[in-house]
Parts: sequence; C-alpha cells; structure tokens
Amino acid sequence: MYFVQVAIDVPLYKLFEYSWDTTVLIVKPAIGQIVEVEFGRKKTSGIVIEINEESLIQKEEKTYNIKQVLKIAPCKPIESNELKLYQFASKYYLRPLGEVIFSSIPSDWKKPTKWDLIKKSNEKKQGKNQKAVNSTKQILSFNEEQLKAINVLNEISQVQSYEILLLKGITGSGKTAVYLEWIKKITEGENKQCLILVPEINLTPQLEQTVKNICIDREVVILHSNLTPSERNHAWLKIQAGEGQIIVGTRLSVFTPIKNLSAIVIDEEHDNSYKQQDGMRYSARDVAVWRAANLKIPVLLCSATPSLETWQKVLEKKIKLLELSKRAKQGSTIPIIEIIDIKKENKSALFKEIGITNYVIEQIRQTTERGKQALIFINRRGFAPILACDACNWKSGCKKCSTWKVLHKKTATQKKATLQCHHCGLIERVPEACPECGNQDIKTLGLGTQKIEEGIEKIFNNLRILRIDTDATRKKGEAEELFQKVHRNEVDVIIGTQMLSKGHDFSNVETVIVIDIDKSLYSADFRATEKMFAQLVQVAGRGGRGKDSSNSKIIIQTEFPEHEIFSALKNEDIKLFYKQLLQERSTAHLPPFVYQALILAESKSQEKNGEALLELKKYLEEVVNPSESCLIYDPIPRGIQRVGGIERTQILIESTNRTKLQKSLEKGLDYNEYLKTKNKSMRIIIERDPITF
DNA sequence: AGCACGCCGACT
DNA sequence: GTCGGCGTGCTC
Repeated sequence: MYFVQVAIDVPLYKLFEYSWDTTVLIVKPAIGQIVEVEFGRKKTSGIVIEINEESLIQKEEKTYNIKQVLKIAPCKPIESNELKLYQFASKYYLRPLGEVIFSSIPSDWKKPTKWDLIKKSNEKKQGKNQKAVNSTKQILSFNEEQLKAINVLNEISQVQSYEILLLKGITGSGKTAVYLEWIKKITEGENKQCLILVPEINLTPQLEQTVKNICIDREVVILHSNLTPSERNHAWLKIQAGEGQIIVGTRLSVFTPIKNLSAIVIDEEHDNSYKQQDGMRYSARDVAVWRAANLKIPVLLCSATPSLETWQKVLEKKIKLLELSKRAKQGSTIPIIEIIDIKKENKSALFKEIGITNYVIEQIRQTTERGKQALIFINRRGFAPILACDACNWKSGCKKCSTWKVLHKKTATQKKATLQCHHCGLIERVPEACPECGNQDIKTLGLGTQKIEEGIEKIFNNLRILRIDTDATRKKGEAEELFQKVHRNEVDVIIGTQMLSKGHDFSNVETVIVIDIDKSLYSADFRATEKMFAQLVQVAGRGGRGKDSSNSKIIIQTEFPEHEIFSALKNEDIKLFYKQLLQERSTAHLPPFVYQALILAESKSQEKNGEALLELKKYLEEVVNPSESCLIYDPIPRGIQRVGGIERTQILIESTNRTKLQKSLEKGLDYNEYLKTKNKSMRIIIERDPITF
C-alpha cells in the first residue's frame, strides 16, 4: 500500500492524496503516471506527483476518508524533465499544476472513459503503414554567410550544452534553409529529436513540405490545433515514445513530452502568437528557452526583426548572434522603399474615399501593365471600422463591448451587409437610417479591406482583384486556395490583412503598398512601433522575391514621413533603430528593462473590480512589499474596458528584479483566492510579461 | 471548476 | 404545496 499525491485539473493550488493498493493495481506507483480517481462525486483524471509509504494527511488533525486510485492510464508516465517543465510553468505563470498539465496534454486523457478507445485507435494506427509522403529531394546551395551560420550551429550542437542563439536574417535570406540543414545534421544521430516552433501552422502549410524536402528520410510530426483529437493523441504518443525526429508545432507543442529532445528552433521568435492570451497566459518562446536550459540543449531564435527583449540579450552577450544580410535567391533584390507623404499629396476625392493617393493608383497601373502583381496591405478587415451619423453623432458602438461594430458589406458567402463586433462576435443587420435621429444618410468612417477592394474594382474594372483576409478564408483550405491563385498568377491586385505578411513568397509581386498605419506610429501601446516595424519588414519582404525583381518597390503612405521607423526600414541595418527604441524603453522604465505583470479583475462592475484590486494593491504594498522592490500601480480599466458585457480592470506590477516580482506575485496569490471567495462572481487573473494592456 | 446543499420567491 | 433561483462551501 502506498499513498500518492495527485494533481487534478481544478483551479486549486494543492495536491490531493489517494491510496494506492498494489494488490488491485498490480504495479507500484510511478511519478508522472496518469490515473483515474474519484474527486468529489465525479470520476476524473489525475497525475501522480509524489509517492509516500505513509499517509501525509493522518498526521494532521483532520481525518479524511482517503479514496483509492481506481485505474492507471494506458500510457507511459510523464518523465521528470517534463514534470519539471510543468512545475516551472505552474510556478512562473501562477497556475495550479493540474491545470497546467491537463491543458498541455491531449484532452482525451482528461476523460478516463476514453482511455480504452485511445489505446485501441492508437494500436490500429501503429499497425498501418505511414502514408507515403511524396517529398522531392532538395539539395540546397548556400552562400557564405549561410555556411558560416551552419558551421557555428553544428559546432554548438556537438557539445551538449545550453546556448541561446539568434539567427537574424533579412526576409528572403534563407533562414529556414539554415536551420533545417542544422536540424538535418543533428537528427543524423540516433535517438535525436528536434522541435521547431512556428507561429501559426495553418498559414504556412508549405513549411511541412519544405521540412520534408530538405530533411529527407526524417520522420516529421506536425502538431497544431486543427488536428482531430485522435490525430493529436497519436502524434503525442509517438513523440513521447521517442519516434518522429522532427516535430513542427505551434505554441502548445512546447509542452509536449519529447523523449530525446536535442535542439529547439523558434521561427519568427518576435511573433505575438507565441503568447497565449487566455487560460494560462504563457509565452511559448520563454518556456522553450527555459526548457532548453533545463535539458542543456541549444535553442535557436530566428527572425528578421527580433523582439527587443531578445535583442537586448544579444547586446548583453547572453545570446549569440548569427547574421544573414543577403538574399539567398539568385537575382532577388532588396526592394526600393518609397515613403509617400499624404499631407503633401492633394487630398483628392479618391483619397477621401479610399485613402489611396493618385500616385499609388498610377503605380498599380504601371505594375499590372508589366504583367506583375501589386499587393495592398491594410490591417483591418471589413468595409469600414465605424458607421456614424453626421447629424446626431451616433456611432455604431457595441452594446456589450467598449468597441465599435465594424461594417461588413455583402460578399459571395455572406448575403447581407452586417455590423459585426470583432470582440464579442455579435452580428447585426445594418440600420437603414440612424437609430437615434432617423437620419437616412449614415456614413462610414475609416478603411477596411472591403472598401479598398470596392474602390480598386471601380478604378480598374479590367483587372483581377483578390481580397485575402479572415472573412475570405473562413472555410478550411480556402486560404491556401487563394494563395495558390496568387502563385498561379491568376490575379493582378491582391488586397489583404496581415495574413498576407506571413510565410508566403510571392515571386510575381512587384509593388507592395502599405496604407493606414499612422495610428500605430503614435500609439499608447509602447510596443506599437516595434510591432509595426516587424510588420512592415515582413510585408516588404513579400516583394522582390522573383527572378527579375529590379523594379520591385514598397510604397508606404503616411502623414509622418519623418518618423524614425521609415529611415530604419530604408537602412538595411536595423541596429541603430533598435538602439534608439531600447534607449526610449530604458529611459521610460519599460521592458526589457523592467519585468511586468498584470493582475486582471473581471466582473459586471468596474467599481467592484477596482475595489478588489485596490485592496490587493494595499495588501501587497503593506504586507508583502515593504522594501518597495516592486512598483504597484492603481487599478485602471483595461485598454478595451468591456467585452461581452464583462467589465475588465487591471493593476500593473513591475520590478527590475524578476525574482522579487515573482515573490510578490506568489504571496499575492493567497489573497487572490481570498478575494475570489469574497467576490464569487469576479475572476482574478495574473498575467506575466503581458503584451496587451 | 463542478457539484450539492440550502434557503426564499412565483408557479401548475 | 413544489420547482428553481444562485449564494456558500467543499473536493483527498
């Protein structure tokens, strides 16, 4: 008989003790074993964290009725390195261990009733042969810089040690080829597995093919949220068993147990989709770096525009820098960057309508006449962000959110025009007249992809125009179909959101036009400039990738042509710009020079949130933080105050010392729980290293 | 988080 | 008389 401490998927910061009867369960308990237990009146899954020969509970006053472990899951126990990873995440992100573990492993393991089915279906799949992958062997030729980077990487992976590296290369410089060559080399060895993290796999389906083409003979496993539960399970078990040499996955896969993990690559490391924005709000990039350190393996960050957090570490020599400054493909060039001052441009009727200057229209005409494609980038979907009444000042605000409803015109898939809230998902019909004063003449404010599409169609009725945004790519596979249309040269003008800026190489795009970016140049979000810069570089990188790209051009319309972001964009070297940005962050005491955390309160009342948070602030200041090692701000409403009828409030806590911040948050955790019981209808959430406020 | 217990209001 | 509202408290 043993007694085991079990973590269960409930929001409680403690383990629960169960007895383990070896005569019933046959085997001895193992740490990391997934088991079935009765919890309250329900049977559920748990995971063994601690094993004792005697009960811990009976020593105390309270005498509980200790229940028995009922069943053992038909899978191997989670190994200690992974448990350490989960324990780290639990501590750092201040979440119960059970919740961390059960949100990281395939959801079927949560339901003991499904275990037999999982086992059966997995045995069936193992019996079947893998479907043949038609990979065409691709032998790469590398330029000098690439070879140098590969050499450095190979040397590092020969000594088994922890090292963070940054592969910083301009768009089209062949970063992917470099890290795949490295991964290929590593996986030559027996029992070697590598993890490649990517921001959003559904946007880069061609990556799988590229991996298979370059790393020929290697078994590649793909992990992302679009897999069916059984597909995911199969992949998970396979990886855990040490099969599958290359794992390509989105943020969640950073928690996958990988038996022989030997290196981690984080592609586009600056990308915000590595940050989980609900539940456990972790950063897959940071977790990956911790994991690499724990396993003493190298981790490679890749980006054309590294995050300032990463760049600061490069400057501090904590990260080793590898640089690619030339485009890899023969004949491809760095496109010319043109900044168009919209203050000086005559504000024509056209500009007032669709925010595009006559000059840009002329450029589109010339580009398409040469048989090339033009791409217009505007990061807002729909027709117009606001519908408004001139007469009475009515605006299309959302009832449940502190945001505006966006006007969407009718499309092939959507029969009627609608007003949509992009935050709570509310969809309404468009009023015929102003709901407040009855004015028939309601106007739209601002620009969206649909408006640009309509405007461009009016001007160029002979051209083939394609809009690519989430609305145009709702169905599965639709996005890929639209991208293929572009590749097959079946369109002349492409209009789209940031969807366009990720992954795809459009070899026939000659002119890239960027409009409506001024709001993020002077934004309240201190990361807005950094984000916009990354986005511009990314978008600019879509052009000039063809064989004959001497005419390729990026045109950016702005009211602030003197903004430093543009000179940085024109300079091939971004280091000066980064230096300036870091200087600003340093003087303003912002990340990466301070560490931040938010405590969020969500309920029906802004006042109640504020009261609870103020109480917490006082507690932290008086009880926890007398030495003032952390700065705690007053409660304020969140950037978007209300979503779906829930009022959101926050306090910001910051410190130059990560450990002190951690300690304060840990101590505040008990008080959080106390506040939650006092105020049952309120949610209190801690967020480490926030990126939205 | 679930789930039950429990104590008050408006229903066939 | 009961059904059901969600406040409170507990889960080894």
